[in-house]
Amino acid sequence: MAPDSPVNAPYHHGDLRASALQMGMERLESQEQPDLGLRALARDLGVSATALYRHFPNKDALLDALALEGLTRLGAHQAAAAAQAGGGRDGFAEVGVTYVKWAVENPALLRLIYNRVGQVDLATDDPSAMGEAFCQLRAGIAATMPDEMSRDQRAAAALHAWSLVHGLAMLILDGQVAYDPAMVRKVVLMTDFSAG
Amino acid sequence: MAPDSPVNAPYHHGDLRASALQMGMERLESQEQPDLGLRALARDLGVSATALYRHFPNKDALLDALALEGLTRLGAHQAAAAAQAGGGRDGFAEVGVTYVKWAVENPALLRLIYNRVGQVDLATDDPSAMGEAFCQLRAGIAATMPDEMSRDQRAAAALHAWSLVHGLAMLILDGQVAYDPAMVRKVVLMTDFSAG
DNA sequence: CAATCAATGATAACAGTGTCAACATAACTC
DNA sequence: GAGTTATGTTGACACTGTTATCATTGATTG
Repeated sequence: MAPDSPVNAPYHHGDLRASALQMGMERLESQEQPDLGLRALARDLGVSATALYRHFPNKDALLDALALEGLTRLGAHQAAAAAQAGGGRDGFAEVGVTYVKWAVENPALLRLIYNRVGQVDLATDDPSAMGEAFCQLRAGIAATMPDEMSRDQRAAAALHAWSLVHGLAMLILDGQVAYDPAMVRKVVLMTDFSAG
Repeated sequence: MAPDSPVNAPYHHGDLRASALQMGMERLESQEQPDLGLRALARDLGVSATALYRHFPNKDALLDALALEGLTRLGAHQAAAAAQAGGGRDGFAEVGVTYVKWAVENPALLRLIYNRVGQVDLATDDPSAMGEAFCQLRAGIAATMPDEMSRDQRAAAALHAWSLVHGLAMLILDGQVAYDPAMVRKVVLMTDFSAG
């Protein structure tokens, strides 16, 4: 009974890597500026300051793992939204509103995702994980584009859509504009894919 | 001659505040991830580690001053672009392309600007400086909007434009998409302000 | 089952940071 | 010239990421 109580805590944690990632994810979900320091995490996990180095080569690796998990969630969220929403302008607007809403509900996680992906060193880091996850997100965005487009037009339209919702999300997260779903929808609908 | 040579350096620096800001700005301009630590700056300025505390209450104050300077430059840059570019869709596209180009040429500075403005505590910090600078940027953006719009439409259109170029700039800075001026123009031109 | 070995954790230490208190020096003012 | 203010220095504290070394556990193997 109580095999991991403070008095007779086992020397080995069980699954420290998973616990650290879970705690980090909980902080990313519940705090706007979460403290993801290795020492702080280890302390709150009841483990020594350097124990996490058995599971992550350095702090950036931990952050990358968290960012990858967040990106996977975002991609799944967007894929589900794209599948549920119908085609046409309304469907596209729905998917865009979904992106901004997710960003508002997960501000620290979205920031971490984009901060991390920008500085992956393709030489040392594993380019497949993060890269593939982003490709999936891009594919989800491109899936909502109208069919009657050339490939160049589709690429430009997808980039337009991504830039629009991402920029709007960032402005909201940075406090430049208040979050208003109706406003978001209005702004997203100002896109004209027939122009090109 | 040579009153501030290393051998007989004066006890007082002259204008340490301005020198620190200048060095910080030089790093923001020349490096993608500049080291703006107080100790590092002081060291390279040939001054003790805590000397900067006579000119800034803390590190955030230094960063805020740099961000404000950057925002002022960006605002002036955009205002000039808006004044030079003609009206209509082409003029609007030109201003948008200008924003993205400035971001690509000043990545660290743009990041600092938006990172800092998001966490100004309106209770303690001076809300007028940064806030006014951003209002000017917004005004510059709104100035390129067509005239035949209602006020709500203008607000939505300005937000759309800002989100679009800012998001596109961020995606480029984060390495998600390569910088291509022609592509930027194409993407910006996909906006239809007559929809509403 | 016992001995070895790899995986995991703990301790101590180093370099670096932001920040404060106490002290020193220069510049300015009356 | 004396006193006050502004500015710079030293020393310290509490952090942080990181590494090297040592300790303990669980697994593997003879």
